Amino acid sequence: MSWTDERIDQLKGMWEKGMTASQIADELGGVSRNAVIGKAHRLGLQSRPSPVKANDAPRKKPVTRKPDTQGAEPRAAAPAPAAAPSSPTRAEADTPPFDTQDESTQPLDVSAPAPRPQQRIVSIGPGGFMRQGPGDQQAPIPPAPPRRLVPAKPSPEIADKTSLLDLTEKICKWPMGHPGEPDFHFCGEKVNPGFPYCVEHCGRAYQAQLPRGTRRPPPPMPFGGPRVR
DNA sequence: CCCTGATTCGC
DNA sequence: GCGAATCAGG
Repeated sequence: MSWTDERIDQLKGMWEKGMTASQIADELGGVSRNAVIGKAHRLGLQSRPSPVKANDAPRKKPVTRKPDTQGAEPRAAAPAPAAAPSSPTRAEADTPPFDTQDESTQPLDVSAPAPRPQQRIVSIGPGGFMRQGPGDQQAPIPPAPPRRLVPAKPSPEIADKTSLLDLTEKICKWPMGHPGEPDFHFCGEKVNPGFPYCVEHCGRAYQAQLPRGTRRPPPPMPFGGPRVR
């Protein structure tokens, strides 16, 4: 399988939706998990919460790969000049998608949030409510960061539709639309007893449920793919 | 063990 | 550019 534009598009979409590389590979079919990861990196889609990334240790381990077929090692031994052992080598692994401030201001000082001595925080908005008793002497939590708050938008458009909070064991959880879109909601029908979906969507969900590794040509799954609606 | 993503490097 | 092999954390 080759990476057609469409497949790349699907990969991007799924990757950004948080699907794991295995799921994506399985969904696309014809590619391995490694292929997905490799492609994602080549595409520049980088670093989502990864299990192994927190460490800063220089991983200089000449792994012996391809033990066979190569009589001599053609690679010239790279004289890795161990430059700065203690300095933070790489840029921070996964910087949140917030605006990066000018790095020239402070080299590295995240420890001090500079709390106002006199200011007393009594509460923060609905998103991060916090209290402080009369005897409290210090603000244990830094003031509400100037984060860009995403307003919870209960769009009237979905007022009568089934939202995430409306889901129970009895109603169909089949997603309608795409997450993040204003009209994203769930089916909401009465479920097929014993299944998370209604009868109709059970048909969609389980029809092409073939054993792992089996190619699935183009099943009308609710995620990924071009947005045809 | 399973899973995950990251990285390397022969092709 | 691709992806198997490998690494490494959970």
